[in-house]
Amino acid sequence: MSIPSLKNLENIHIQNFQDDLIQWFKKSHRQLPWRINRDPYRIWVSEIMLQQTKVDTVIPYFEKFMKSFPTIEAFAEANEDTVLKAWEGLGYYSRVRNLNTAAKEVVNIHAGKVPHTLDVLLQLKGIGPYTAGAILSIAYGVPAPAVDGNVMRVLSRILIIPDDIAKPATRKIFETAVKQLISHEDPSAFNQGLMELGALICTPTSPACLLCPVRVHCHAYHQGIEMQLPVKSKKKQPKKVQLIAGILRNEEGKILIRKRENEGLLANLWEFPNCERPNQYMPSHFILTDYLENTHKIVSLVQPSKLTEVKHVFTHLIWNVHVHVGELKNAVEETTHLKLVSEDEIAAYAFPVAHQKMWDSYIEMKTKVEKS
DNA sequence: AACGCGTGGAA
DNA sequence: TTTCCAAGCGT
Repeated sequence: MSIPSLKNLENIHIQNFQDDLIQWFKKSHRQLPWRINRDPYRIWVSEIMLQQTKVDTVIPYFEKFMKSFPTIEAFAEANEDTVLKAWEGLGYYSRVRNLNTAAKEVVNIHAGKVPHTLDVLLQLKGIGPYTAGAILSIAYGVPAPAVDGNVMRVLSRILIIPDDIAKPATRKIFETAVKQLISHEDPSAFNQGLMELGALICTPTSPACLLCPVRVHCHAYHQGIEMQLPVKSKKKQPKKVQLIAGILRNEEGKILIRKRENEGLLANLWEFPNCERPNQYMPSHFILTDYLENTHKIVSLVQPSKLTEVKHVFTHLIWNVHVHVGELKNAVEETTHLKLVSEDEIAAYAFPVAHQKMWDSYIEMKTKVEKS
């Protein structure tokens, strides 16, 4: 315990802290679909979905996912397009591609049994220190730390840990703390209790200290400085990107879509053809026409009037998309990454939300035209 | 270590 | 409207 930030650990009555936290968790925790049993596969899927994602958002995805893929074997058999469709709208799509890769590995190499040791878990794609600890403690009852944003916020207050939780190195300090504090009788309830406390009571901006089951243990509360913790440095501003996209129809009424690159932003999702706008001085439909000829050998009549303008905000960038409609004038050779599909078939492909917005505008426009 | 990687909702 | 996210991981 040579870590200066953890000097308050010795002032915690560990047994009472564990008892207060676990008793509260068992009495007050939410009924969530991944808490109906300890199936390691279900725990695993839920932990991946919950990465950087709110519980309320995850619940419907988790329910549907488990109906589609009830077992790890069923999920491991599914192809990437299928699992991406199941993830459509959840974001951070590499999560489900990694999960699918890892599930195949567990089925083929580990006889379908989710590993129960730290080193083996950490070798699986998409499982890092947090998720490994969560699976170990929740599914297998192993006293391993599972340090997420909630845990860092809660413990930064209880122990007055001033380190910047935005820094990668800081997580290790909290892991050291949890290793000292964690209950060996019920590691699952302890870890989940810390996270549940962070989600329901010890919230970022207005912690409900008067309702807190462990406030007698909380050093920040006693000093009245809970609002000043945790220390978290700010992230930089997102970069703005101008895009021009085309919803292009051929004479049969089929729509041109393409698959994105297999790495990077929105990897392997489908989209309407688009390009970045190099400058402000040329009309966007000219730029798009040139791009389509050069990139896909497509002759098209792109209407100069914009269908709509779509703004979409990511964590690290902002898209501003000028959306045009157009008519394909030549036959297009379809490939694995370039397809012509009917309007009804669009729904079978996984699209980013930004492109869903474009499609919604197109349908809305079409409906209006048909009415008049 | 720093950055890339999504989304919808709360403050 | 702007800001900050929310049960992180890969590179």
